[in-house]
Amino acid sequence: MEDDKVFKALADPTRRRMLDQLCARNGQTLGQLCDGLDMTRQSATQHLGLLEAANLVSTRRRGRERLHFINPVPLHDVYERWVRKFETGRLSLLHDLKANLEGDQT
Amino acid sequence: MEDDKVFKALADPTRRRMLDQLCARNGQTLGQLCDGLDMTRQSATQHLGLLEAANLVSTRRRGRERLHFINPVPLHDVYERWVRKFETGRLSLLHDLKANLEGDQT
DNA sequence: TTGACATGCAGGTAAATACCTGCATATTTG
DNA sequence: CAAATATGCAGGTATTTACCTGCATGTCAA
Repeated sequence: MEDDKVFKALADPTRRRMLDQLCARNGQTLGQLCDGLDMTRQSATQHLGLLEAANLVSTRRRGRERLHFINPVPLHDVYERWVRKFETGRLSLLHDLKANLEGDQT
Repeated sequence: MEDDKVFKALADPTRRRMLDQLCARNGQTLGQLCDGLDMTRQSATQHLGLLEAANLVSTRRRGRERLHFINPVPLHDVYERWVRKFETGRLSLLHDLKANLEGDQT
């Protein structure tokens, strides 16, 4: 998995709103996602392309429509690789901080 | 908390490496963080400024040095607000997908 | 086929940003 | 104080990117 694409895809508030919309109702078309986003269809297409490149969204054609589905796997991977890593290190980090502060009492 | 700053701070691989370095050893100075990053000190300062603005890193002065400490809280908040949200929605998402695929057998 | 609809695709612009050089400031040490 | 060290700060440039307009393609219904 490419962490970088996932993080960069999540870096834009518009794309996070798109994921929100798909979370509320999965399988929406491009036009449905555009309504309520206050931007042109072309711009939304570009954002969806980044989300798809990051594997956060997958698509499927139904006739002349393009349906979009959210994929929670990369988000979970981000959690596994990043959040939990810092969580487990949290206690030791606080310990380091405390030690450093105490060591400063010169 | 400002989600946007956290996501944008995490969007750059250099900043993620910086967090990695701080996770390996907390409380490093600017110069220490620069060694092994293959960039100028000024550039690293800029990255650390973004990490600090996102509250992912806090700093403290010790004489002429500036010590950097990682803060795992915003990462955990990101998990709470984003990852778990999609995790809990995962089953229903799969259900929607299945229903949509089945509904397509026209 | 024709008209309406949904999307694909090719650029073009303005803003954000990642990187740098150069110089100023503050701290330690002799 | 003077030299060395650690950092702060002011720009300058090239790349990325978020947004747009305009037009082409593909699909459905009459």
